[in-house]
Amino acid sequence: MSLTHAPAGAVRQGSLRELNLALVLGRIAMADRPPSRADLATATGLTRATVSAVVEDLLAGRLVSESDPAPRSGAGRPARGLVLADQGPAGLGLEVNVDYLAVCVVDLAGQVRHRTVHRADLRPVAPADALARLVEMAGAAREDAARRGLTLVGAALAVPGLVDDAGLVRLAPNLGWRDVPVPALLAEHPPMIEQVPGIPALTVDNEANLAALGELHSLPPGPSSFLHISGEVGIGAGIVLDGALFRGVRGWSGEIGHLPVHPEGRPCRCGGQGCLEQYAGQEAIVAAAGLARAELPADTATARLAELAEAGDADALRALHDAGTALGVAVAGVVNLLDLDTVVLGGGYAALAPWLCPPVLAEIGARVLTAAWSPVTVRPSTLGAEAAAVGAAGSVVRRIVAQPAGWLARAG
Amino acid sequence: MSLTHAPAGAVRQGSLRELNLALVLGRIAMADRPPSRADLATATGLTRATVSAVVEDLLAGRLVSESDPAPRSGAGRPARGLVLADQGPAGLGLEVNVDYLAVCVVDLAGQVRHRTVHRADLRPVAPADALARLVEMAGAAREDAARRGLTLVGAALAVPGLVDDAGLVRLAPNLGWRDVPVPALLAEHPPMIEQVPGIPALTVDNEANLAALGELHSLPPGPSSFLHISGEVGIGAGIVLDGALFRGVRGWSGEIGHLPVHPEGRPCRCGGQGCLEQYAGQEAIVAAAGLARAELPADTATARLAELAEAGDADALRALHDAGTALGVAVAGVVNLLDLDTVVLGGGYAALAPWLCPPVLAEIGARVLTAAWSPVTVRPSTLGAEAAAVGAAGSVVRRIVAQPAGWLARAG
DNA sequence: TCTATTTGTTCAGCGATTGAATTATTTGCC
DNA sequence: GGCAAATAATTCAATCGCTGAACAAATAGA
Repeated sequence: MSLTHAPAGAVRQGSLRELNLALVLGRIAMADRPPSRADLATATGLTRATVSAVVEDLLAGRLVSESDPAPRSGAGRPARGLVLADQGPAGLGLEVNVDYLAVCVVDLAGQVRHRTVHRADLRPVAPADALARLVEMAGAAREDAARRGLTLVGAALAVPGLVDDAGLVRLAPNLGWRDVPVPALLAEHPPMIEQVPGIPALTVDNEANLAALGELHSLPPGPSSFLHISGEVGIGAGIVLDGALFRGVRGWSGEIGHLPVHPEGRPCRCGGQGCLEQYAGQEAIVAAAGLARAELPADTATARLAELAEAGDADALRALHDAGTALGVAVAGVVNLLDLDTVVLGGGYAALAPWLCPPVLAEIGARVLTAAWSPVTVRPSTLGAEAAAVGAAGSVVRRIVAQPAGWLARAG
Repeated sequence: MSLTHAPAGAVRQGSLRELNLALVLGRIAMADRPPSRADLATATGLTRATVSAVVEDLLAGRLVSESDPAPRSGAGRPARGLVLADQGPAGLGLEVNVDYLAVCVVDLAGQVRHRTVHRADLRPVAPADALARLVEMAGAAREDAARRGLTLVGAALAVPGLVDDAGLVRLAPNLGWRDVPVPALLAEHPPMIEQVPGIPALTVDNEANLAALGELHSLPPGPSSFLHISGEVGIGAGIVLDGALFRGVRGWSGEIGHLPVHPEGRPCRCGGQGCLEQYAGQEAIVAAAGLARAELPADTATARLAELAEAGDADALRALHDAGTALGVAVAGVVNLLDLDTVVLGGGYAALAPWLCPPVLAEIGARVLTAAWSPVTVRPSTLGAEAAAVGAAGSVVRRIVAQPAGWLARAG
């Protein structure tokens, strides 16, 4: 139905300004060139007077800054362009994964301004110790950000597992975590960010979800809907609808890895049979290609596989084709169900996309009813590794842009 | 992410009142007992003064009326309860299906105030003729509604097929429709409703989607998320997220019938193989139970099947168990993907639910990762036949409640 | 009957938007 | 070079709707 979703609570006099601050800032954020106040007035429907007042608040709060006038033909006083500030609030992105820790800082404009990756096998490390190391990295990131005039106002942590609303990691099988109370563990360290009303200090989320958000950031701005599939050991999907992540009733959406593709096929560790993960998971592909599983770490194995396929290795090509077909069966089901027009292959799939896309597209063409009228695009992710950390930081930034009033109230 | 979704456009001075009208009316609609102005003030966060002013507008516009005071213990001036008006604007629901036409009128409170069903095989009837007959029925409904003090302000049509944004029925296979421009055909008749700003005169939608909305109406008010599956000749799903129908990028979501459950299985008319429809569609179940397909019309066949199962007929029980298992495989995939906590079996499945639910639940238990922490409910629909028509009318009513300003501007 | 309590209304004050008028700054033409 | 046209941004009185507090209404219990 997607009715104009009214704000949940009461709309008081002051909310009016809050809403228009968000409206104008959002327009600036999604514009493809620096808009003038007049552009914003026509785009939003507000009067130029109101836009001027709103922009004044945003300038005072260091959320936007004026740029060189956008070149324009014809007579008239030249406009002053408005862009998101490269100083001011920023988001902190954290990621714990099987073989690395990552920290990054993203500014309002979505630029990655700081990035640190610490490679190590995290499986034998206790959750508290892993988080402590992450806090250490975050401290350095914070100092670096401060030198660049950035203030961290919120943090998001990506974890390869199921996370509930409170930030409790219920299960991260490949990491060996179970019922890890992340917020409580992090509360024992000094705070990593400066608290701002309206922006949660820390959110914890599934790695696949946040990688999808990262992808959203790298796209031309504006709402869009797509399915982002992270092919790692497990297979996770992030569902982005109208520019917002869809989390499901309890935040556990996206478990595409256990969609059945051969219902009477191989048993899966989830208890079911013939799950996608058993046919298109990284380990399954590597094994099918004849590479010994334990021989190489995950990312190296993927690179090796791409090399072999590039060289025309028959086993590798067949393994990739079979995996792509299995993936395509699952994706076709999802597209039939949700009517999405774009599928992004991310994580380990990104490097294998040249060989995975054709069979995926073939299955979509064969199984999706509406494919005839409305083509489905399948493409690799544009982000590299640590996409989830970038997406995590980006999720904080999106919150600031969507609710600038909190920051403005604080910063004056 | 589900950030506080701001209204899409500008927030002008008057929008403030519009938003608060919607806020207060929404609270009245979702309350389980008639709330007082004071209740609304505490619930919404507005002051009593504002609520009084807003309620005055709503009373003047005949959207709400005062009811007997809700009994309350203790001292104090007794409250005056507020309920949705049983006179005023109402929604018109229309349905064209394979073997009947249906028209109904739903008032603001969600009550069905008028209902007409015309049974006939619509397959040999030209779309224009079917719609003409529907318009005739709608005319009678309008007069009946007027006698009850109801004004029809919008119409929604349910069709068993794929409908695009403009109301064009791209394909309704079981009805034999293809590229039928419904709005244009209906525009040739006198208007069925009284146009109101903000409420579309006519929307056309998939029958399964609208049946899901009908189910939403029959639930205790408030946002909820569930998957509604209509088991007819085809199998359609309506996805309700947070009380709103999810339509997909182009409005073609819900094609669950072509989720693969046996990827190398029977060929399907969609071009794929092993689609759910081939194993849990009505024709498939009836055939598997040993009932000749052409012998009976669809609804009679379902009733017969239920009788046989009730009597312990082995073939019928086995057919239902197999269908339920196939359905469960598909549903488990959807639940894994979307993290829904409720599945409603509607349409032809409702009557067969006692035999379908157990195998569906079994597959969910076996295949859904999060089932251990958060149980999934599977239950039959509470609505009878013509659920889609009721849902269609309800969708109009929901629009009025979500955007009362349009009606108020008109009615004064 | 009187007091405590809760509901609903009235009214001055105020914040934010509006719309028109005004100022600022450039292009293009004579 | 100077002037008119055009576009951008600001200023300001008017207006709309919410707030907060005081007030009126209506009931239960002492």
